[in-house]
Amino acid sequence: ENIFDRSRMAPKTPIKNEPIDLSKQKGCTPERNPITPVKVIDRPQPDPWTPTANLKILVSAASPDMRDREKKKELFRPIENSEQSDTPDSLQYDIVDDSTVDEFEKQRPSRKQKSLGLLCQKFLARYPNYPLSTEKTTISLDEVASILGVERRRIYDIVNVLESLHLVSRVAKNQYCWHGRHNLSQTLKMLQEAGELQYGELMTSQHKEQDLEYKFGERKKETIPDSQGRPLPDFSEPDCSSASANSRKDKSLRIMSQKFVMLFLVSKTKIVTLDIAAKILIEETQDTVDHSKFKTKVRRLYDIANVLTSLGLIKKVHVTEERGRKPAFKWIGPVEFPEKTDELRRHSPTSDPLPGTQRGACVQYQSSAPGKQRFTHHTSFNSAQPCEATRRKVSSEPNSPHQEKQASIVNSDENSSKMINLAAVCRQKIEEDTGKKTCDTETILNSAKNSNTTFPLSLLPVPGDSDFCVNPLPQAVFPVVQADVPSFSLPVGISSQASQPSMSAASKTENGKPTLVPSQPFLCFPPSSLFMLCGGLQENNLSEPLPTAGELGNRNVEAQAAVPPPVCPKRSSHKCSSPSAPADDEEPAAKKQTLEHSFVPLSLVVPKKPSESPKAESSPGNGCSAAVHLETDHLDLASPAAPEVANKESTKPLYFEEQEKQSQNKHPDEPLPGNEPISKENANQPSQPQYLYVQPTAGLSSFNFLFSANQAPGAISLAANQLPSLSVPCVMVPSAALASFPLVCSPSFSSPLPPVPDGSFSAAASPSFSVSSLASSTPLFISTTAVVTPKVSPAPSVDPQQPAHPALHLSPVLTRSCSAVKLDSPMCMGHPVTLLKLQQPSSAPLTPKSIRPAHHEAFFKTPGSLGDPVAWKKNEGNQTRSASSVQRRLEISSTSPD
DNA sequence: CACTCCCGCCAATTA
DNA sequence: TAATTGGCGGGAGTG
Repeated sequence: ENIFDRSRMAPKTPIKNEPIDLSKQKGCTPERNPITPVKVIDRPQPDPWTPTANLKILVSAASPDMRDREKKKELFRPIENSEQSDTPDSLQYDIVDDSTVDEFEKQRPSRKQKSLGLLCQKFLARYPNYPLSTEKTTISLDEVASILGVERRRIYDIVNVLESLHLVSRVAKNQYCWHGRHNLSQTLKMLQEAGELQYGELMTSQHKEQDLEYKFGERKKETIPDSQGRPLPDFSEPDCSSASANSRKDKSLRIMSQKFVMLFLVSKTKIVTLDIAAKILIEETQDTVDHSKFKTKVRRLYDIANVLTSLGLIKKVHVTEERGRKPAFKWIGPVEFPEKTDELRRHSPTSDPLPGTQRGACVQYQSSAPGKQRFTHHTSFNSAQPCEATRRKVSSEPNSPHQEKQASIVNSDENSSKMINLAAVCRQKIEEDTGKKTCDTETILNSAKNSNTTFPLSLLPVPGDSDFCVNPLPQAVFPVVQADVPSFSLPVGISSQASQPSMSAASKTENGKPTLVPSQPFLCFPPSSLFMLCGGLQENNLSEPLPTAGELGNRNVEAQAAVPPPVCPKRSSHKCSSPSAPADDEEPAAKKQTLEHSFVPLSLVVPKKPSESPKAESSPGNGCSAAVHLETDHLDLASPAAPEVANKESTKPLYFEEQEKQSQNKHPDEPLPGNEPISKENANQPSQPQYLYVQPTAGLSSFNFLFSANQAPGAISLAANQLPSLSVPCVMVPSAALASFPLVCSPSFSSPLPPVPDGSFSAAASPSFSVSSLASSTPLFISTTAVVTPKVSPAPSVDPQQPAHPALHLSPVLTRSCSAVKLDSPMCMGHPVTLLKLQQPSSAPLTPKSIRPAHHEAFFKTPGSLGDPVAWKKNEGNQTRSASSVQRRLEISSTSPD
């Protein structure tokens, strides 16, 4: 038989077989046996003890690994690719028979499946975005490579980029330490600073907010950088000491990655084309543009871009220029970082001892630097940061209050995790539905379009909740919005969390509960609790009432009473936090609002300020969208501040509309101008309508909204009335305050901690709430900024992010699980972010209010929500606190438009 | 054909 | 010297 087979097979098999073997075995094994008589003989022998037996054993031992890998690969496949492959193969198989089978199988894994981006996602999915300070996870390259089923070489590509952003650090040979995104904002900040030095004129010149001519066309800015091509040494500057560092290879991936990021951070438009980047990065070589070199550089940039994309920091777009469209990438990560993070950290109670391992790691990281070239470089950058982050956490722990918070958090964890999962699921679905396209390139020119599309990445199938959270995908949010209300709510919240780019982790740690949310947008309210949002908190408001701490405390208590400890469980918090994108947060908030709208029976929308804009007028009747417009309008109007803004503002409505039309597809980023203005407005505008959100006592999913436009007493009174009826504690949040919202949510925890210890948030927030409390007609202002920042001073106009509200939308359950607050700040400095969000949120809330059951459709569509998200995103960048934040925003906006 | 970027050779570094 | 890292560019996959 064998002989026959051979004769038959032989011709075919030899070639085929080999390949087959590699790939898989079905037919192969049988064939082979026949093929080599010798082998056959051998095989039998092994069984009896022979030398070969040992080999055999070894082989078998080894083989399992191989098998495992393949299995794992396959496992992944289904998730990612799934479908098609199987059937076709099988068919082919049958038909083709032995001859070609192997090829088919091999072919299956499409190139995409093997992409570095996907691989990176898998990689990131394995680690929490915001790992607890205590847990230090070490990464074994070999292990990961085998698990992911790729060669180690690929892992290096990923790790090198991650290392450049300090998401990981090399501890030892084959060992990396996972830091997560806690320090990401700092790292980005550093890079930005470094980038400004190097590439810098762009940024510096810009400051004006409005200046933007964000016409898409001009990218001069980029060109400018090109000219510069200066030598990198500067950037390396951070490393300073490590002399050796520069020398060898350090150049490449790591450095390249940092430079690449710098370009984004420095760029107004936040868009960098590959060729420009390549030219800039070639640096020294500038003169000789060596085509081949250029080509190689571009290849590397793709590698880096894939990883950054997986991190949710950039997305692919297309820039159309004179000649045509060029591939480019747009920065979608946090634009501004919290400047003062350090200060905040310092504030945090203690520094403390690090857990050995972690500390050790940190230490090594730093200390090692000198010795190791690489490290030195990196360390120089942010050397201390990681450690600091850990400290915070640690420090926080010691504090009794914190501990309490944590405990509460823990409880909530389950819920949060569930929510997260749900969100993840939703996202996935959405993504699937809407588009796998997500990653696809978008043309920048089509500003609107650009905004939403994006990442599927964040969605990672799932695995760990935390993972999801981790992935910040602002974009994801939009899709969510599209989704039906109910489903949305969860997803939204989740998305929001995920989205937030900035890491609030530190803040989280500081404030026990708040920490939960910090990064996240979510707020969890007790079902019964009422929420009052004051739409435009303006400086006026701030000036008026900053609530005293005591007041706040009172309020907080109430709020707390109403809400069970919303705090997210640690993990949840992490998760939430992990998705740091601020913009995202905003979006979610918007979504939430939309959801709320649908629910809200009670919601009253009172646009007190008659916005001049016709839309506002018309809107009342209309669904959410209308409401949104109104808000926006109001904002615009309100914002006294900038005439300039006014122009932009005018644009805003447009954005919203567009967004609505496009339905969430667009990314917030594009619309920056609009967003910015809004944010500005919010900040500036004192007048903005205040909103009240009232959850029905039953409160499950539904939230009720009450708006009082601005501070209108009437509105307030209403809220008060409702509250009593509800018997639920109310929270008033200035629109601006919204940003702080998350904090607001915290009220629940606040009760325990009226005085905010660490987190500026908690303190600020609590007060704000208290003030807002129904009792006084006066709305509270908690300046979001104030909230965020440790600084008590009320942030004047900071727009609160309403994202928190969105969280609220989540439904009581969710709310419980997490009181998410958006704190964008914590990590980033947090405060600033809130502002932008606030506006949007305000708008969002409005819509809901306006909306009535009938209007649900509007809700769904409500572009407002969409718009909001977008705006948020735009705003996101500006997380800075009030005034300064505003300015920043403006700046940012200007940049973004570009 | 252009864009992406996977793959893996092989040199530089490290242990 | 062996192993680990990682630069680099050919060339394949995709649209």
